[in-house]
Amino acid sequence: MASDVGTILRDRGYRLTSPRWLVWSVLRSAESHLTAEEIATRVNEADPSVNLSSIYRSLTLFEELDLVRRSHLGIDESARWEIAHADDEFHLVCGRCGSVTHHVGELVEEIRTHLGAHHGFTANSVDLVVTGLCPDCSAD
Amino acid sequence: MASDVGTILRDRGYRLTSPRWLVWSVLRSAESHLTAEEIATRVNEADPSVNLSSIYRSLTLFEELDLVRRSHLGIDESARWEIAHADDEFHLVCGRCGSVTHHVGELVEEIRTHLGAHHGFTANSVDLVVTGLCPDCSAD
DNA sequence: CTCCTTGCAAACCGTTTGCAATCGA
DNA sequence: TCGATTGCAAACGGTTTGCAAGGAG
Repeated sequence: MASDVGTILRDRGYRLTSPRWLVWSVLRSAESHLTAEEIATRVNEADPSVNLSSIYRSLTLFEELDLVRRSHLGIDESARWEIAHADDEFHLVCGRCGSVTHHVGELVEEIRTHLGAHHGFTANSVDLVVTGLCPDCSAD
Repeated sequence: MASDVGTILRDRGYRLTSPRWLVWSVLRSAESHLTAEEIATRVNEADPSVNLSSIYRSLTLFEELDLVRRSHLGIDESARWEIAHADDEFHLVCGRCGSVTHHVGELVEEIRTHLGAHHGFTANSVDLVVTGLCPDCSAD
């Protein structure tokens, strides 16, 4: 696994603090995309003194360092966070059971190519959120 | 042009009111996606007495009736609205000049097909927002 | 004449910020 | 030590809501 957060932070002139470490480990062990509120709940199980605003500040910093990624999945209005993946990815949101899966793969690459070829557009970030029916839910 | 809003509204048991009509005509003549605030500004040029909350209520109603579509283009946090297009569409946001273009075409269809074939996912809404460089800005 | 719809003002809620105290390097 | 970082509480900004007055059908 890429070098640890502590090293990354210090290399860039930031400090590894308890709130930052806790936010990071919650994200590392998260099974899916979490809202700031959900992250706060889990962080506070380990240390109730960590404030929500520090969670936000940690997330913002991690986002700037490209360590985490923020997405708006349209489930509700609040942002959701996850460890940044080296590859592009996209999200499939099931409108029935609410499951959210993310995938990496050729699709985003195909989109990129298509945009360049057909629209002369140089894609930087490709944000693809699809709602529909997951395999389980469409099986009836 | 599909039947007029008045008819659509009345057919579904709603009334055509001045705020609704004004919001509708602003969207009809909009050159791009507008925020609620921008819509309010234009509506208020025609009738300063229309309240922002009525704009929101009109937009929400129109969205339920599938007359308009809401998107979060990531430019800022506020939602942007546009007349619903029968076809799927996607958005290209230029990270440099800030231009936003929307396109319909094969791309979304390809995505749909890909998701069905590779992920067993039945796509309902495909929300694709791409940021990058538009042809003009990437030409140097 | 109904009761749907509006304007108004206040509530909401996720997120950000100013500030003094704290703590990592 | 000393400035980066935190907790706290208040501000913020887009959006929603309760309510009495107003207007469409």
